[in-house]
This record gives sequence, structure tokens and C-alpha cells, in this order.
Amino acid sequence: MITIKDVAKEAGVSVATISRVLNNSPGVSDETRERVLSVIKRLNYNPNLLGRNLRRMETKMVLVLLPTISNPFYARIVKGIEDVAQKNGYGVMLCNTDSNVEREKMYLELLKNRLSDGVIFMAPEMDKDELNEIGEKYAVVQCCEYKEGANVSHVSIDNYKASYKAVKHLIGLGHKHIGLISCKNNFLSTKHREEGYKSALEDSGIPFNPDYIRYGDYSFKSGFRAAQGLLNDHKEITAIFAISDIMAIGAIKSCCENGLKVPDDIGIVGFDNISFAPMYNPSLTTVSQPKYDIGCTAMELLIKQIENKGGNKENIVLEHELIIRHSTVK
Amino acid sequence: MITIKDVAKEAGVSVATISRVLNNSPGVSDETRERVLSVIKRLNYNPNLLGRNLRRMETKMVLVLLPTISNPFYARIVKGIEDVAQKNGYGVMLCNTDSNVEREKMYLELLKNRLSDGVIFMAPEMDKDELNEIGEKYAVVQCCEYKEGANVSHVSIDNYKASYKAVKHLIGLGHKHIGLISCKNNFLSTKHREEGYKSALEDSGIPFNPDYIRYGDYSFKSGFRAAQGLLNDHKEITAIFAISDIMAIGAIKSCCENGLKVPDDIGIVGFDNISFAPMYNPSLTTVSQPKYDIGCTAMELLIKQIENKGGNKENIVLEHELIIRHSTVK
DNA sequence: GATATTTATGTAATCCGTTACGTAAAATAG
DNA sequence: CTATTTTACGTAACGGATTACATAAATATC
Repeated sequence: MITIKDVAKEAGVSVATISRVLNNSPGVSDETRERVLSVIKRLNYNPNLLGRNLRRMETKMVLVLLPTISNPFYARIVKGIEDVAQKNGYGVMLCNTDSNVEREKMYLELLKNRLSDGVIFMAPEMDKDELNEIGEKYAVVQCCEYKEGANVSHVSIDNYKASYKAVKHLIGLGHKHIGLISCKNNFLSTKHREEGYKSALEDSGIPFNPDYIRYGDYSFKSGFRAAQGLLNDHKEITAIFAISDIMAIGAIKSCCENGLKVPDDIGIVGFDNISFAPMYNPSLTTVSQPKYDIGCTAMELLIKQIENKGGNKENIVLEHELIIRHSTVK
Repeated sequence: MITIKDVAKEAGVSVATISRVLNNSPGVSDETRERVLSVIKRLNYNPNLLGRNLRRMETKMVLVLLPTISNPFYARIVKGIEDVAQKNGYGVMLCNTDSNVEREKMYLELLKNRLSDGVIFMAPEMDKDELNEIGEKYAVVQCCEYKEGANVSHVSIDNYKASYKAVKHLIGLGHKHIGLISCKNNFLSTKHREEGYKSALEDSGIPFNPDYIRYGDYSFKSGFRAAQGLLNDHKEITAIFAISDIMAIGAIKSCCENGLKVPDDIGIVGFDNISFAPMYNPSLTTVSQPKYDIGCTAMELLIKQIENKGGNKENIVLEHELIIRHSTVK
């Protein structure tokens, strides 16, 4: 393997000069710089960053922990993260945690072992206190999902308001019996979306019926089953709000298989505006998060933390939007 | 920051002993080992892997380059890769190339700079010769998509046979006028899938009509438009085979919007069996690749190359399966 | 009990770039 | 023309962990 020494010898200068050329540091004559660059090219030299990283104690790499890349919701967010990272000379490592604390902790070793300069959590699994501990020693940002009370920056939308707006849309269409497909977890977004649902009903003078809530696990199948259960037990239901698009799609499929027409017989609203939402048949009314911007903002926050060596806790709330499609109106 | 020296001083031994404990090397008394471990825990010491990596000239990290994580096709493959990686002590970095040669090359710097021990390409963008050059110096595996004639290992299915089978299925249902939605690119999979389509027709005595082929770009919209064009120009068409599920889904949507019933009026077959295929309305008949196994196999091949320091070129072909759903039969 | 072997540990070189510091030569100032 | 500053380098320490080699102590062998 070619090292900086080989290049130095070949160019007839010291390794320090090579390093200066590599880093565009001042103090090298144009002539020498040219010569060194040509030797580098001729020998096809690639600096071994392990040496640099050790010396500088940084890797210019950040970790992005997400539950699973198979959830299309994350794709645009990741794009935003990557674009900002690239612009600032950082690389991005995506890691699937499978919503598994063990796996999450395994990947966090990369942070502790200095193989990564910071981490973005899409949905932290560990508890608030552990998260806080990590946040004190390393650069950390939470993205979309976050832990209440954790003293760690986050970027997200106002899930309460978004959910409120979605349910108000259904009410505005004349629906009075609206089911909710939620999840049993302790994500804050879930709690806020449920609260938004309740408030929207109550503010419209519609009594809240706890049996109108069914729980899934963000999967298609769980949405399918939840809708089936709801419509079976409560014939009067004419609309369903699901806290994720994939469950909403499961709900639509379930309606269609039971001979119900969407949106004529049942109106359905999802959440997230995944890329499949407009493709579905019928296309899905849903709440859109500014995914790309969320990603960009999270990465910007992270870089600020890395470069200022910690400090700056910031929480940023971005705007959502209700996108009306054919699962609620013809 | 706590280093190995701090631990050594605190435990009253040399750094070599600490290192031996960290690596489970022999030659440390139980008593000393215990003591060192307790000091490590007490000081909350995390070894800095930058030092280890530099010394060992390895990072136990591999690169996976994919066009985009938003294509759900890759999710299961990545899972296979990750599971095998984890079992063997490797970490996985996923990187989006956006099907962009520049971005692909940028990420390959991680290999050249020794920040990664090997790379898996899901769909190499660079040309055969460049790929070969990389393959000579580093551990490289191609997964699903591969370059013809490149002397670099690959894992894939037999796209020709798979496509042949899919079209034969349509012919078996009585269809005689079958459109094809393909892509204009130079992927080998595309070429083979087109060839399979032609052979299936010819072997069944159905003349091949070049105007029955339309081209998309793997997107929903392009599938939608292609189907619209085909059905507009050729009222006699009763079936469409698309070389990707997402385009097939676009085709279904297009049919439905034009008042055609799937599968009664038009039968549609896709390719890849993405997670959305069974969720769609109607569910999609498609060719299933053993995605998880493909991922596992690719990673196994890569590890073999890394640990044997190159050598072993191997090409592995795995079995596919035709999955019949409601887009072709009631 | 002397010798050979094994065990447990330490010392120091090493991996590759970076960078603080030193120095000689060139440029500038007076 | 001398004194000062600037420029263009070189030398060597450094970052943290690994590991070949050395060594002292403990154990086994006869």
C-alpha cells in the first residue's frame, strides 16, 4: 500500500509538505504543490483516513438510526439529511434498529468508540434517562419522534394540530362516527395524534367513544384487522382516521374486500404522506410532513452541535399540511 | 477522554494487559482480568476504535451502495446483509447513490481511504472497466444487478427464466395480446427480462410486436403513462407485464381510472414482489426474488473475500418464484 | 534440587497522517 | 547593506490501541 511516506520520498519533500498539500494548508510554493499533486496522481495515492481520524479525533461520519428502511416514510427525510451532510463534508451511515433496544445500543457503540461524530435518532427506543446520558457526552438530535423531557434537541411537526385538522376534515364532510386506528406504544406522536382526534370530536360536539379506537402496530395487516374489527362491531361508523398511511391502506383494503366503497361508504385518512399514498387505489387523503426539510434541519442541528462541541439544545417545529385525495372525497 | 493508559494506571498493569483483556487474548490471569474489567466499568471506558483500526488496518465496516432506499425492493435484501454482517462482527453503512456515478464514486472513497473493508453494489453505475479496477484492489460483490463481463462476484436470480415464466402465466390464462413495460437503461436484468418476454411469446406461437413495448423509469408515474399509451394505441391488449412492481402498480391505477377492471378486462403482472404488492388493490401477481437470501449470500461472499484477502470470484444464481394474486386471476 | 517449560506481564515499536515548533533562505523595510 | 519579517519547508512528537519480543516468576520434569 502506498503511504504518505512513499509520496514524500518520490516527490523529494517531507511528509509534512504532503500533508499540507492534501489539506490545502498554506505554506507550500505553487511549484512544490504541483509536483506533489502529480506524484500523488502518478502513484495513485489515497490517504488512509484512519491515520487522520485518529490524529484529529473525528471521522466526519454521522449515524442515522431508524426502525427500518422498509418504511417509505423515512426515505425523503434521509435524503434531506444526506444532502446537508454532503454539503458539509460529512458521510451518513444508515442503521436499522428493528425497533430493538439492543440493536440500537449496539450501533451506539460506533459513537462511543469514536467511529461516528454524532447521531440522529428517528425513533429512540431507549428511555429518557439513557438518552439524556448519551446527549450529555455526544452530539445527538431526535428527528420526528422524540422523548418527552429528554434534554436532547429535536425536530418534528405538531402532531396534535395535524391530527386535529385531519379529523376536522372528516367531520366537515358530515361524518359523525369516526373510528381511530392507533398504536399501543409510548411514542409521543401517538399520544398527540390521539389527543388531536379527541379534541376535534369534542370541539364539534361529538361524544368520544373509547370503543372507536383500535390498535395496530404500523403494519398493513394490523390496519386491515383493526378496520375489520371496527366496522364489524360498529355498523354506524362512516370514517376512519389511521395514524399511519400503511395502516390506512390496510383499512382501505379491508373495506374493499368487505364490499364497502371508499370514499362513498367509508372515508379514510392516513398520516405521513408516504410515496405510496397518491399511488393507492383510491389515492389516500393524509397529513403531509415536510420530510425533506425535517431531514435537513435535523442534520443542520447536528452539525452545529458537533462543531460547537455540544451546547445548543434546540427544538424546532415545522409545518404540516393536509392533503385531500380520493379516499375521502370523490 | 479516558484512554487505555488511564485504565492501565488505575488497574496497576500495563496497557498491553488491558488490550489483552479487551480482545479476550490468552495470557491474563483470572484475577487480573477481573480487576481490569472492574476498572473498565468503573471508569466507563470505551476503547477508541480509531486506534485499533489504524493498527489492524481494518474497520469491520462494509459499504452497501443502493440507488435509493425509497425503493422497497431493497429493504429485505438489506436485512439479509445486516443479519449476516452482525453475526460476523461487521457493521453496515447504507449509502444512497441516487443512481449517480459521481455520488457512487464519492462513497467509494470510503473504501479507498480504508474506512470500509468492502462494498456491495446493488446496481453499479460505473462502467465495467472501472468496476474491474476496484474489484482487483478491494473486496466487492454485486447484488441483483451486475455488469456483464466484469470480473467481480455477483448474486442474482435468472431474470430471463423468471420473465419467461411470468409471461407464460399470462398466455396460459388465454391472453394473446400482451404489452410490456420495460425501461431504457443498460441493466442486464432489463435485457434478460425483455428476452424472456419475447421467447415466451414466440415459443407459444404468438408473434412479437415491437410496438407492444413501452419504456418507463421504474416510477409509478412512468408505469401509469406507459399503460395508458399501450391501451390507447392497442385496444386489443388484454394483459401487461411490467418489469417492476411499482410500474405495474402504475399500470393498474391507470386501467382503473380508465374504467377497465383488473383482472377482468386486463391482467397485470409485476416483478420483485415488494411489500406493497400484496397490499395493493387488487393485489399484484408478480415474480418474487428470494430477497433475504440474496442479501445473506452477498454478504457471505463479501466476508469471504475480505478475510481471504481477495481471490474467490463467485457467481451465484438463486431461485425465483411466480406469485399469483388478484391482478391476473379473480 | 537443577533444568526445562509454561504463564503472566511489561517494554517499545508500529500503524499513518497531522501539526507544533524550528530553521534556513528569500523578501522587505529602513 | 543590515535588520526584520515572511515564506517554505523539515523534524519529530503525537493520537490510541495492538503486538512482537523480552523477562521474571511459577510450575513441571527427572
